[in-house]
Amino acid sequence: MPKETFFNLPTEKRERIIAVAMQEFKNFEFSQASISRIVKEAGIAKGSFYQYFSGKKDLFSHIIDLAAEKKLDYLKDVQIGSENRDFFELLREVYVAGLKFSRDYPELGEISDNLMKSKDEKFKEEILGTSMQKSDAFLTALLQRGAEQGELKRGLDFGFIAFIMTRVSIALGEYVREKEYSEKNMEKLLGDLIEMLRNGLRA
Amino acid sequence: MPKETFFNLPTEKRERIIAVAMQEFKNFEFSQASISRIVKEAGIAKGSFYQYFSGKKDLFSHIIDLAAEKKLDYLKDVQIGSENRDFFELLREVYVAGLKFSRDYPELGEISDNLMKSKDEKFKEEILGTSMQKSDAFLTALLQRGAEQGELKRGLDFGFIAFIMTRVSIALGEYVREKEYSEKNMEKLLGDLIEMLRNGLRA
Amino acid sequence: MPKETFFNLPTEKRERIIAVAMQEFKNFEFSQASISRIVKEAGIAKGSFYQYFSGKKDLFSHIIDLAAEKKLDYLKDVQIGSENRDFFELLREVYVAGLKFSRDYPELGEISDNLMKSKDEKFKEEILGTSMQKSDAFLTALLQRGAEQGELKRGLDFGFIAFIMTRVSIALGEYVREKEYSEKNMEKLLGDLIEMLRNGLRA
Amino acid sequence: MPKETFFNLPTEKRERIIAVAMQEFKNFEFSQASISRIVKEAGIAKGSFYQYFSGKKDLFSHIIDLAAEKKLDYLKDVQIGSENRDFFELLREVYVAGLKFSRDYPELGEISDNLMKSKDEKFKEEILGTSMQKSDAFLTALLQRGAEQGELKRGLDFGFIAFIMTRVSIALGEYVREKEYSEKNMEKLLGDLIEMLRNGLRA
DNA sequence: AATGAATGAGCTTTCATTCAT
DNA sequence: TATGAATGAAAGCTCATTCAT
Repeated sequence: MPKETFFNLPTEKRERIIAVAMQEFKNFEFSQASISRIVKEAGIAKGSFYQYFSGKKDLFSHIIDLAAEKKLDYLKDVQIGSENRDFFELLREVYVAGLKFSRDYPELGEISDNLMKSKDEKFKEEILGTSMQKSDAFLTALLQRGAEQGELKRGLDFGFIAFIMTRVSIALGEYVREKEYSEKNMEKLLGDLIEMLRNGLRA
Repeated sequence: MPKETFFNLPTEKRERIIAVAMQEFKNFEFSQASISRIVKEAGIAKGSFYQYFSGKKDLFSHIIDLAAEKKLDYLKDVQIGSENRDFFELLREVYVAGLKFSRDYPELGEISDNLMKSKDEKFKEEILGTSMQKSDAFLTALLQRGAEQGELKRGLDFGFIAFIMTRVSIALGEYVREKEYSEKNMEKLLGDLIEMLRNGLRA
Repeated sequence: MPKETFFNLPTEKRERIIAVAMQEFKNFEFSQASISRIVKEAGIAKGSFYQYFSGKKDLFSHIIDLAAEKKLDYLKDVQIGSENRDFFELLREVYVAGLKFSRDYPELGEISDNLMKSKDEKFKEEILGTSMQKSDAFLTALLQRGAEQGELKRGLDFGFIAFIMTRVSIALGEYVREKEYSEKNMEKLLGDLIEMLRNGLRA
Repeated sequence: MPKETFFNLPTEKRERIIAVAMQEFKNFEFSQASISRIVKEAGIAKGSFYQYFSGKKDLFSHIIDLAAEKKLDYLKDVQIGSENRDFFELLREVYVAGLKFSRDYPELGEISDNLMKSKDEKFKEEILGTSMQKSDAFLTALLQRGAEQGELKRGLDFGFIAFIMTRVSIALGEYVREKEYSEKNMEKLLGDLIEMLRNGLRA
């Protein structure tokens, strides 16, 4: 967590720092990201940086938190609770939320995707804390409900399906960022994907 | 390419060095992997290392070559050429090959998967050379053939499907490494996956 | 060029570093001169050195710049422009300037002389830039003027004479540094030399 | 001194090694000259090199000895002893000897000149042994005789004149190597130089 | 005598973090 | 709070020399 001093900063400065840091973490993986470059680019003193954050990890962690927060905003729109929702329709909305997030915050999207793909599990858990498990749990619960409502084939390994779905979701974001897909094409893509999953997984 | 001296080494020593290096590259990304640690662990002098390899990149590159070589061994078993092969059966064999490789050489699997996921495109291409394009081309050709034989739904975005399939293949390997799946469960898993794809993508 | 940080240093520290570096470059040629030794001797951290200079070459280059600057100070006293100057008298003054520089800054003298004698032409030009050509051009121009004013024998190979004169000038500096000549002896020496050149070269 | 094994080598091999080493020491100063490069170029094993020589210094020293030997051959032709020789004529012959040596053995010439100009006096003396003093003594003796025969101006600092003459001799060799002077131009050059010295130094 | 692998001290350089003002 | 200089462990790499066969 950033120190109190960081939050006392004028908004403009605080946001400038975050914007620069986001660029850096988008372009380089954690170990290659350079504090020197960040402070230089942001126009602040090195010492100041350490007044705001306890270190590189702290800054990175904060940015991941921001990403999670933003993403959650989009996911909130997905009305899971409402009854009688078709499972695949729900899944579609979850993917749409992810895609919109990726479109509106491409840097945050890329950064958090990269973290997801990181090999250093210890580091990952250190940064993500419990939110990774939460995300997994969310998907599994979704699948569980789908199964209970008889929408999903029996005998599927939900853990594995959830694992794959997460990867596919990440891949979606990457593909969109890479290809700079139009809104319309995106919908077509998603339609095909959901259709494939529906045909593949339904009871 | 390692220098001749490396290949002249007694097998035991050569393999020890590779084993240690594999561990290192499994645990750390390229930039964080340490030659000092490797030579210490392998019990050789630093100078010796540089008699064998021209540098860190050379060693890494060699390990990736080993991985490609081993993986190719498994892929050779896949009989693509034979006529009348069902597309999804073929895909299944390709995934099986990947899974076997991942099971038999988990370190190599992890290392090459991680390289695939690296964001440093220049580095990636430097190490992988053309084999990345080859792999993409292979999948696209497979899909193309499937389409021509009328096995695949019309109107699919092959680029995207190939993209997803690669990711899924990598995810498969990861899942297997993580869970230390039994042979039997693996087959079940794969069966479900292929079934899903078949139902989702067939004409 | 040293970084700004170097020039912001307290004078004492800055001069200590330069003094130590001068000793090092006096005693060892560039490739053998050791940054490790310099920072140890100067009592600064290795990292600090790289805050001040971009590398070994930068430091060396700066010292050569200092030498050039100091030497120029002495050469400024030589009134070349004024009319009716006897060529040999002018040459004498140029040599005197060199000698005074050598006496007052023996280390700088030795370092720059050694650079002049280096066989690595690429390196030399990298460090000296155009000032080497300038120096040659200066001498040739001097000779040219001498010839036009009818002070020099006809048919001399000016290129060769200039070549020799440069060497003699360097030799003078070396001799003086080696022998720690008194002011008086120096004048006598120089008088003889100029006399020799005058008798040898005049029309 | 090379070890006995070196002198037991077949002539062809011995000479090949020396030729390669000469090239290396011509192109690089001692510290930059590389044993690895030499053995590779000469086609011998590294271990073999150390059977022939005790180290890099030993090889270099041997080459300098060869140079001294060759140069002495040329100097032997100079008939110092004979009575009534004009001092400057004698000097001319000494220079001619040097020039011929430079022309016939340009590598050896360059190598020994570079050593002469080296800054590391300790190293120089270690390599040259007493021959440097001998050379100085030779010149001083020459001047002495010239003075006694009344050919030289009184009151000259012989040490200094000898110092300069050595430098001029070296410069001559360099100039010739650089410009690839024709035999004829060389004579003209030398004529001018001697004339200059004669006019400058005679009684 | 010939070989070439093995050695390790030493090099320059980097960079997150700490310190002093 | 803001600053930017100071730090030093650690990195990749080189190369003359030694060693074992």
